[in-house]
Amino acid sequence: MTREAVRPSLTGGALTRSRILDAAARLMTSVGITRTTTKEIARAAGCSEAALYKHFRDKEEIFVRVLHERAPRLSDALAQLPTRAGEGEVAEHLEGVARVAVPFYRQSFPMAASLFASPELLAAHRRKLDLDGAGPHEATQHLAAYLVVEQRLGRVSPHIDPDAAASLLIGACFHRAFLALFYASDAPEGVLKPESEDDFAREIVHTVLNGIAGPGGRGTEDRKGCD
Amino acid sequence: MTREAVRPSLTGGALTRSRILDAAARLMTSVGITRTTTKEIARAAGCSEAALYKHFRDKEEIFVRVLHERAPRLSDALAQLPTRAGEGEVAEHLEGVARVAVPFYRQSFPMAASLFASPELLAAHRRKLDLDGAGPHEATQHLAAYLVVEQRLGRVSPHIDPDAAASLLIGACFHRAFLALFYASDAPEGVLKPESEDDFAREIVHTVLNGIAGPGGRGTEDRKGCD
DNA sequence: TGTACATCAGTGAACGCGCGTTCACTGATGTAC
DNA sequence: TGTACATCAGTGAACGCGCGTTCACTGATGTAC
Repeated sequence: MTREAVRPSLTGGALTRSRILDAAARLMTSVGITRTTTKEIARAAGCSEAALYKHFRDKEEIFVRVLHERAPRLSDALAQLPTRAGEGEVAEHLEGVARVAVPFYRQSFPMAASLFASPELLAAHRRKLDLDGAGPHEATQHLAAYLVVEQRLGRVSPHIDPDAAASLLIGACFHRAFLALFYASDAPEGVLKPESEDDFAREIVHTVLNGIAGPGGRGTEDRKGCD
Repeated sequence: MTREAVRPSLTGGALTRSRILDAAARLMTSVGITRTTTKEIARAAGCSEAALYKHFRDKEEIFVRVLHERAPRLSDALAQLPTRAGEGEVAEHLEGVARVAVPFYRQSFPMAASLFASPELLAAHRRKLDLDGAGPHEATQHLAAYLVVEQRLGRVSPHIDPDAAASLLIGACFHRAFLALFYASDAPEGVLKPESEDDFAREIVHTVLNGIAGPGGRGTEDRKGCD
C-alpha cells in the first residue's frame, strides 16, 4: 500500500484521519479483520483510541471508509484498454492485463475476504459501490470491451464471446492470486505451476488465443503470426 | 449442506458433536465467522454452550473441524475425470466440470473467506490439508491431468499447456462464484453476463476450445466438429 | 436380581477479560473588539 | 496589542457489555459382585 507514504498536503486532523485509514488497511490485509481492533488501529496509527471517534462514527465506519478510500482499483488501469485496441499485438495487451491483475488481486483478496466475514459490511460496501456503478465486475467488462473493438478490427476471432474470453483471463488471474495467498510462501511443489508471473501471463494468453481443441491446433511457437 | 441430514448411525454424544459442526458450518457460511459466536453455535445446535467444550477444546478447534469435516470437496468429483478421457466429447466433459465447479465455489467461498479473517486459522487448516496432500490446487491439477490424457489421444491440441488451460477454466468458475456471492441476488444488470449457469459453461468451454485469435477462427457453430 | 459405584454427556450459572465506546478534560489555534 | 472567548484535535481513564471458558452439579447408562 504505497498510498500511505507522505501526504504533505494534509493538515492537522486530516493527517491523523489518513493515518488511521492506512493503519486499518494494513491490519486488515495482514492479520485479518478479526484481529483488527480499535486498540490495534490506534497503536498502529500512533494516536489514542479515543481519537478514532473524532474522525469516524464507529469502528464499522472505519472499515467502510478503508474499503472505499484505500482499496486498490484495477479498473483504472483497464479502463483505457479499449482505446489501445489496434496498437501492437493483442497478445501483448492481454499479457499486460494478467501482469497487472495478479498482483492486484493478491493485494485486495484479504480485504475482500474481510467483507464476507461480516455481511453487514458487505452490504454497506456494495451500497457505496453501486452509487457510481463500480465493483469487481468492472475488470471483466473493460477487458470484454477491448476485445469487442479488436473483433471489429479483425484481430480477434468473430466467433467467440468477448465476455467469456474476459471471464477466462480475469478468472485465471483471480484464482492464481487466491492460491498464492492460500499457500503463502510455502506452497507444495508444483502447485503454482509456472512460478514466474511472466510465464503464467504468457501461457494463459497463449492458450486462450489459440484454443486447446486438437489435433494440429493453430498454436504457433511465436504468437505473432496469428493473423 | 445436505450432510447435516439425519445421521442415524450416530449415537448419544457423537450426534451432538455432529449437530455442533453442522450449526457452526451453517453460521460461518451465512452470517460470517465474526458473528459465529459460541452462544449462537450452541443455540443453533440445540445444546448449551458448555456442551461445546465436551467435544472441542476451544472455539478455534470447532472451526478447524468444520473446515476439515464439513467443507465440500470438489476434487472427489474431478479425481475420476482423467479415467473418462476418450469417452464422449471433450467439450461435454469440460462443461460438466464448469457446472460442478461454480456451485461448489459459491458454496465454499464464505468458508474460505473466513480463513483470511484470522491467519492462525488459515495456518491450522493448511497444516491439516498438507498431511494428505489436499488443497484448493487439486481441482486444477486433476483437470490438467485429464487434458494431458486427451492430448495423448490427439483430441486436444499438443501445442497448449494443460496447466494453463485448467487455470483458465477453473479460474473462470472461481471468479464467477465470487461475483455471484458479491452481488448476492441484486446484481446490476449485465454483471453476470450469461445469467444461466449452463450458458456460462458452454461459452467459456467454447472459447477455450477454439481460441480467440482471429481472423476466421476455427470456431464452428456446433462445437462437435472440432476434431 | 439388587446394590454400590464409575462413567460420561450435558446443564445453568458464574467468571474474567478484552472489546468498542464515552467521558471530562487539555492545549493549541483562531477571532472579535 | 491585549484580553476574553470559541473551536477543535487529541488524551487517559473509565465503563459496560458480550464474549469464550470454567465450575459444580445432574441424571442416565454401564458394570462388578
